[in-house]
Amino acid sequence: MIKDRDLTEKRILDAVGRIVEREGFEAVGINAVAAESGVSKILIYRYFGTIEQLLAKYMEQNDFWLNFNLAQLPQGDVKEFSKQIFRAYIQMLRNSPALRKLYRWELSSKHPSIEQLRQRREETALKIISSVCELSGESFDRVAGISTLVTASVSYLCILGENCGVYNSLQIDSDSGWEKLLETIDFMFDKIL
Amino acid sequence: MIKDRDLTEKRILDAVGRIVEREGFEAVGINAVAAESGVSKILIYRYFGTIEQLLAKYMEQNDFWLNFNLAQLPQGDVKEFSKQIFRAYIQMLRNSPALRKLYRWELSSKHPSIEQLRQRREETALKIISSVCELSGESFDRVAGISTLVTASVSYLCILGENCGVYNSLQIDSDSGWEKLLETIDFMFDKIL
DNA sequence: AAGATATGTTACTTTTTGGTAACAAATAAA
DNA sequence: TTTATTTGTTACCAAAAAGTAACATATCTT
Repeated sequence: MIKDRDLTEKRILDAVGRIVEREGFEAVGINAVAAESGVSKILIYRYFGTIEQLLAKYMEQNDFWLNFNLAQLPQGDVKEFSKQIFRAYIQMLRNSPALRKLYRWELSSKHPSIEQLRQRREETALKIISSVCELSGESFDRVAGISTLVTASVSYLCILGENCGVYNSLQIDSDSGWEKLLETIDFMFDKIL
Repeated sequence: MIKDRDLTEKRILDAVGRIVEREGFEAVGINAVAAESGVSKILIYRYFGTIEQLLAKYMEQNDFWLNFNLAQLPQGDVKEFSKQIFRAYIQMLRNSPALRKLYRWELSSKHPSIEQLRQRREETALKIISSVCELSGESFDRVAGISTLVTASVSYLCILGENCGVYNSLQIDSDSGWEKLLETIDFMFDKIL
């Protein structure tokens, strides 16, 4: 019997990661984590308090906007910056099962740890939107409206893509559909900004 | 002890409706339905087979696109038609807890009854999009892309609004935020179509 | 080395969930 | 009427879930 709390905590968090990627946040129960990690339930309670606090820990390291580097805010070409940022968002979301599961979970939970996450995201969003406003001369509401339209739909389609192949005749579970969508987004920015 | 199968089935379906509105489709289990309806579990099994078949019955009556009247396809002004249809979609979704819960459930399920629902929706969508294409002269991919962008984001934001008040500085749990969003959508159609 | 504390194990209880068996009463068919 | 069939009730069973009590051992402090 070796005693190493740090290692045990890591084992638990790693187990959470595996469960999330496989079955989503909804499947992260005390029994599942205990089984997956090989650590007894009571230790999980002792080290993390509740399952929710455990999840909060896990989430912080996995959100796109939370880890967005504000240093590289738009310099010259606002239009290009906008296209780029959404491109990056799509790529991230399409490549990360955990992130998709997180976004899905958010839709059915108002848990404190999630609310905190959202609040921090809002702060980042505000900075980005303001910055785009200044450089483009567009109104705040306009920029907020457009970015909301794009991010929300991208989030939705990425989540949906896990269980559904076609949406509005678009192949959202493969590159072909997403290329068309990206083309539409680019077109929109060209016409609007 | 009165015997009336029709009434009992209605009681069960009504109970499903109440549970869905309160807690979402995920909460519709055999025990919950039995308790809410006051009907014993075994009768539910006898009359509906599985919980899924029960849900399928319930869903058919609640989808927006499934119940969309294709008779009123666009006549003259395509732009106005587009604006109207999304306006109707938003209103429906914002007013119906059950519909929101259905859309949320879809994001985490590929159950046969859901796949069938999606397929039927695709057929409707195809007809509408084609019709808009003809009248506007735009390419199919362009129209599909734009309507995808709008419907997906609206779906996402309506679902999210149940647990989250602000998204990208927009008040999505009140009319004020939605007015701004509608204004953005209208603006987009003016610039694009 | 002795005691205190942190770490870990085992086995248990409780609650919730899905599922069924056995029986009772009402209605329909003969 | 009497026999089948449908409808409904009661009381269970089994599995999975969360949660806890009691104990054992390693590690640190003094």
